Amino acid sequence: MKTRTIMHIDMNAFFASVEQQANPALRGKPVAVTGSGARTIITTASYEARACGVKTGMTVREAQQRCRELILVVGDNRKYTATSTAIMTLLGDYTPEVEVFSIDEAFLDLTASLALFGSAETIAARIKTRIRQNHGLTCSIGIAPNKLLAKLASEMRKPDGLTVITPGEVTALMEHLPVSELCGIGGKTARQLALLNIRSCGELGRFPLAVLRKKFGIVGERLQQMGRGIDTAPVVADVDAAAVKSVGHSTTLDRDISDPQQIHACLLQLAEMVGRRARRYGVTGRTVHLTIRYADFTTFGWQTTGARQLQRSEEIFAAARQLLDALVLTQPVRLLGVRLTGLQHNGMQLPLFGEERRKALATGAMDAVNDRFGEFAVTFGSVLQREKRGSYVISPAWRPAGIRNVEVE
DNA sequence: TCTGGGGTCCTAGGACCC
DNA sequence: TCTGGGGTCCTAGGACCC
Repeated sequence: MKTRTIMHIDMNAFFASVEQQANPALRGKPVAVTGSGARTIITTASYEARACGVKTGMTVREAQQRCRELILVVGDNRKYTATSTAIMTLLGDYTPEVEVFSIDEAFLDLTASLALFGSAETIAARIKTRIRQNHGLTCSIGIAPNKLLAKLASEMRKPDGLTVITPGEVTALMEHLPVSELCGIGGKTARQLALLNIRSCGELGRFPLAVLRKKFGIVGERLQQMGRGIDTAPVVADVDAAAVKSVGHSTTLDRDISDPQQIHACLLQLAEMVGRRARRYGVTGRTVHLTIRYADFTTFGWQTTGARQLQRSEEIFAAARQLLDALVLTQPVRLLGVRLTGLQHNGMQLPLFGEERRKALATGAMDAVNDRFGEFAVTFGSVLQREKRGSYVISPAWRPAGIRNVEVE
């Protein structure tokens, strides 16, 4: 296989940096971006905040305990989406092969661009300069023969790093690298590997394939390849809208609730959000999933598949409610989620006659009002009676464009 | 007043069909 | 009214990512 040149670009402390750019008073200060709900967590910490131990995923209270001067900012998804879109567009000047990996990360296949621009390092320098000039932001860039190693490289120097891994360096680099450094090996897998006395990528790459296969199934082969620094996955541009497999919403309630009416109201709200997004992007789905997390954090899911493709909020709600009503809840509910899968992307034709047409038109009108005045300006009766709004955490995993662009008011 | 929310992919078992 | 095996669809759950 031909040697490829892959770049991974990772914006440094993206949300916090965008906030510091937008508000000069925050610059040089410990800043943490959070969601809006009562039980939210830290989404991104500025480097000043990281210096005193504030990390993503931490509760607000713990973060404040670690850093008394911490400035909390409720995340503004629109701001991050706009900046991200501008940056992703800029990356397209160097190759059409741009894979948007998250709101603040992208892979570029530069193999065919080198002749035009000279070298990957030249391109990296230009990208860094433009992002700094246009947005006042820094990024870390990794350049390597594949995505696995490019991502590893971008992690090696932060902030504002540039790291190149050449094909000749791979074996020596992997030898003592902990397996947990690789994207795709999380805590659970690392622990399983440790039970086999595998801690470094070198050990993983040399480990007998038969044993890995027995323990991890088909993933075992992939693991061994990863240990050797091998990754053949292509950079896939425009993965978003065309390939999305599910649309969902979930929310941790401000308080645990047991009242069925409150649970139904929340479920309706979630179904409305899912339906609205499905309509906006012209997808329908046959399977509805309900997720419940109890007060003690145990989490369950149920799904139901019908004969028809669903898109209207009432239909999604009806399916989710059916799943809920079949259950006996044994604890107060902490989190509720609704997800639509089994998607079709050709959209749904407007029915020509009768009740179905009337419902479809009413749905469209409701969407239009919501789009204009914000989420839930118009919605179903019982949602209006809802007292408590769940927490909406804005996550760096939200994609800047396409189906995953969730615009929460 | 510990512990968010958006996703993707994989596994395993059962139903059902040929 | 016994038997095998492959394929597909479905449900439930878990690992992992940002």
